[in-house]
Amino acid sequence: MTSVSGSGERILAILDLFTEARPEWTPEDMMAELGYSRPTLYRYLKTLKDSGYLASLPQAGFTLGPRVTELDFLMTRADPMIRAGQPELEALAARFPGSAFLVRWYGRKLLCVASVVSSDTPKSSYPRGRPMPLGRGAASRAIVAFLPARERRKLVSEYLAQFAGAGVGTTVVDVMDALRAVRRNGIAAARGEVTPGVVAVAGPVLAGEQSPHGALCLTSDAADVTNDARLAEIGAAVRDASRRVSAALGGWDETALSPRTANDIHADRVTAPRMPEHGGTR
Amino acid sequence: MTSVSGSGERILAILDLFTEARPEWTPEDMMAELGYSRPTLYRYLKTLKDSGYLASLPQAGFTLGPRVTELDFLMTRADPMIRAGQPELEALAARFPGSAFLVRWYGRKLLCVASVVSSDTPKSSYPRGRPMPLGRGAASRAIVAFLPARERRKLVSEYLAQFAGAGVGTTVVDVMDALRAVRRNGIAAARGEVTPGVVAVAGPVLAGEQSPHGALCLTSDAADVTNDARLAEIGAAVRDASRRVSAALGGWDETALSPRTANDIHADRVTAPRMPEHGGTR
DNA sequence: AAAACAATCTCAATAGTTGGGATTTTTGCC
DNA sequence: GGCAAAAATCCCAACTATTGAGATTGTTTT
Repeated sequence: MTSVSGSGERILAILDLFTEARPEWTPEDMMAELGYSRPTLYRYLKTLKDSGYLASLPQAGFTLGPRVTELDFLMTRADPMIRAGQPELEALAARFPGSAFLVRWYGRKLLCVASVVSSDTPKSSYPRGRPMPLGRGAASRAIVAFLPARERRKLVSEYLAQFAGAGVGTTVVDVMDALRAVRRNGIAAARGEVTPGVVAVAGPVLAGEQSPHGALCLTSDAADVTNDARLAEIGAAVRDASRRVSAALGGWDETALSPRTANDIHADRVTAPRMPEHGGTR
Repeated sequence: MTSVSGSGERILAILDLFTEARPEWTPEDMMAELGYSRPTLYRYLKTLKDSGYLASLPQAGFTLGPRVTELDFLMTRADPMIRAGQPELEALAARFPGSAFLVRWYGRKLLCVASVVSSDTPKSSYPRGRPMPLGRGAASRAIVAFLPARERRKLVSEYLAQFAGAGVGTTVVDVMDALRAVRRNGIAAARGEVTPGVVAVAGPVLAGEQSPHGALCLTSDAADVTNDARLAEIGAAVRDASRRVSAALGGWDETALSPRTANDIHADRVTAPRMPEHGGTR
């Protein structure tokens, strides 16, 4: 868990320096920040520059280089989740005005990796590539709800403030209850948690791994979702889509979930309008 | 030149395995291809997976992971060339229907890093992130023409077939002459070299380094460029834009170019319609 | 339940990495 | 154009971190 293949990690650590807030670094600052010796740092920088991960402007320090763009292109075309999800996004966006997107879960980050916008005035504001906040919004809950119990609990207590801020509950127990409901429903819904005036519905994307692979999310203008029936309609569509994507990734077969959970998911519908057909909400 | 910080390079070599043709790799195949021992490979893979550069699907091997998308996002927002060039692209695309894009030059690759499309039926087909072929097209020539003489010559002989295929000439001398003209004009033009029915004009982006940083390129439907005057108009616009981008990057000051070259660039116009004002095309 | 396969662990040998300081190259300045 | 300052690279001995064979654990498959 701590560190393996230290040298490689020390090189990758250089890439971690670059953030939205600080996208440019001088060797001097890197040395100060990372504590590498001068020759070592320059060796690393040469490696990264020669392969295009970094680029240096004459007297402006280093920035990320074009190789990351190339890799992103490859990733986008090859990623099974995007391949399976893109058509679903398009179908959803065509049916419900707003924006549909795929979120990837990795290392405690949520990242939008694909999106389709069908509204001319999209209110949602997370572009592809920017990490989303953990704890707020339907996508967060759709993912966290399906984490292994141990990790879920840890995350909830760690990010309790964020969950609370989203109005999910004020205590760990509250939030865990809410997440259980998400697990039961197969989707999470949120009203204006990330962006005011936006209703979001998200379902998990499972791939047969311990943790969910990500989520599929649909955001609509709140003005378009006036009654519960409409929300239920959206919810059903999102849940079905997220299930199909999961199935394509080899997740969501009964064995991947505990039997009880698997049943529950199939059993219920969106939170608000509970449909009686399968025998109540438990 | 050969290898520095071997361990880091061995890790990065893993990322190099992933291509459009082969976007999925199993550990077994990686071992065969790279010759790493089992524990070593798995150590590397763990490092790359933990940091999100790779992702593994249950029984489908590894693919590139979401971290590259995140880095690409950062790169796109921070890259000085894109920052300086984006407005130029938009202005060009608004003025001339077609598509305007920025190409980055790195490690013998041409990569589209930003593009603006203004035609509803764009004929050009290079999306952001996919490498472009070296030797064909206006962008290639705009860049190669401004390489240091030594490297330019080497490249031309190495890629002679490509240049010849583009109709630039059949011998190294021919091509070098053509490139000299590009240097003189400050732009390169091509008719249907990469995509049939498309006229492309490109200018170099210089940043005060040895090699050009990239190129700015505008492609139009050939039907829209019927006479030489129109081509000259486009050429002038592209040249001006590429100069402004270069200037923003600290390139294109007189000292960065040999005096003669610098003069020539300012002196002439597009190849086809030679303007007599400065004394012929020579 | 057993077999086949995949991933991880242990640990000693040693190959590869590191950093102080000198050196070269580049940049800024007059 | 030449000089001083800064930036990048080189050199090489010390030593630590990396490596890989083989054993072990964990995970599917039959």
